[in-house]
Amino acid sequence: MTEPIQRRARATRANLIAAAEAIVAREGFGGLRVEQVVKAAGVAKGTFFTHFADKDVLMEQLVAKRLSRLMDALQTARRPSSAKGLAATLGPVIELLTCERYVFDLVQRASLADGPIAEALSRLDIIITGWFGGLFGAPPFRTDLSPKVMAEGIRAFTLMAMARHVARPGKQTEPIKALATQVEAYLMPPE
Amino acid sequence: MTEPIQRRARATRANLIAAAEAIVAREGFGGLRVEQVVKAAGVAKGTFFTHFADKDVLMEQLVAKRLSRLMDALQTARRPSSAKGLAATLGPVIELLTCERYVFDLVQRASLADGPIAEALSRLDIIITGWFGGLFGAPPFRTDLSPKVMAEGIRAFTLMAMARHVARPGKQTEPIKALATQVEAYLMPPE
DNA sequence: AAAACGAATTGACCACGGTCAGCTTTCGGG
DNA sequence: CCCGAAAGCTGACCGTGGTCAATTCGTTTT
Repeated sequence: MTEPIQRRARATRANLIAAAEAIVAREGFGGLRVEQVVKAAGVAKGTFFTHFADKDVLMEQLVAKRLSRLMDALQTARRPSSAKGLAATLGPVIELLTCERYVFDLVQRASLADGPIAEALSRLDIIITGWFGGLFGAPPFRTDLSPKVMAEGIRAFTLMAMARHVARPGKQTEPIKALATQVEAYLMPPE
Repeated sequence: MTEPIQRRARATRANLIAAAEAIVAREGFGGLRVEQVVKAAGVAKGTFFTHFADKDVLMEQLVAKRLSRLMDALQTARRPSSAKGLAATLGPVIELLTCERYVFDLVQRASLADGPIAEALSRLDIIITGWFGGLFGAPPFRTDLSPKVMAEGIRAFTLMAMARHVARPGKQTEPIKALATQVEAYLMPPE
């Protein structure tokens, strides 16, 4: 569960993760089966569960890894100067987290618990908070709220936009546009 | 799946629902097992799935029934006159939807799809929209947004508050207070 | 009333995540 | 080098949701 001690165990774990990544690349996150993973890694099923408390824990790691890469990119991005720009900046994140229904559900469950996904998302909060300047927001955004509250609001809107997107397969729900509307209403109220 | 034609089938379906409600009353939503339900209703397992596409469909109906009763109560409630009042008014809804992790996850999945839960929640949107008056909000709330956008914003904040509450078993997260903070920021910006 | 046909029901079966008592490997100390 | 303890691994087994070919029941037609 925690980082293994012996070299053999570390190798096993790495094999499991590598096998899982290959399967995800081929069949998507939702298509992964634990039996497949252990077979590909050449270990017994029970071994899987000595390394990961359950399937979700592994999946969280895989998703978090990708999410983390997006955070690296965002960290060097320019501070957006409008609500629309802010929404657009979040585009890649939205795309990843809504690429499959399975992924979205997983993230939703994990987004406020302890774990790598919550960690990655809190990085996002920190980045956004940074964009808003110091203790309070900075123009052109409103300046009466703490960045923490603002970041949480943005997170709520983002989740909502993604949820609608994922719930309506087929229909183009334009999550980024919907997000921009809400973010603008929230961060740039009239006057 | 859809309303059965023969009298016998309608009775079977009613038995299944009654059995399920009894089990939920005893063991909670998350404790319900399909095998239990069919045993209590005196039918075979396969029968269950001719009446409900899957377990979730039944559970949605049970939760939606309770939710619907809350909507009936809300419909006759007075229009709240502050953000805090608005948040408090949503208290019973929050309480129901966060009474179990299982319920919250179910609702989250169902809240934007087709089905009884989405229907009940859209009733809530209509009620809230009504509170905001006509085409736009009404004082003391901001008046530059359409009620539809406002209702969606409130929904996003509500889900977020509930998600945090459910994700932190033990810790008192005061979802109503958190919700009030966001709603106030959103609906009553300075100036 | 008998035949014919679709609705409803059945239960053995499957897929898949997860468990656990027992076995094997690794490693530190004598 | 050997031994004992701890870490790691195994695979038969389980619980639970869901499937489907076969069968029974109810209704309509002749």
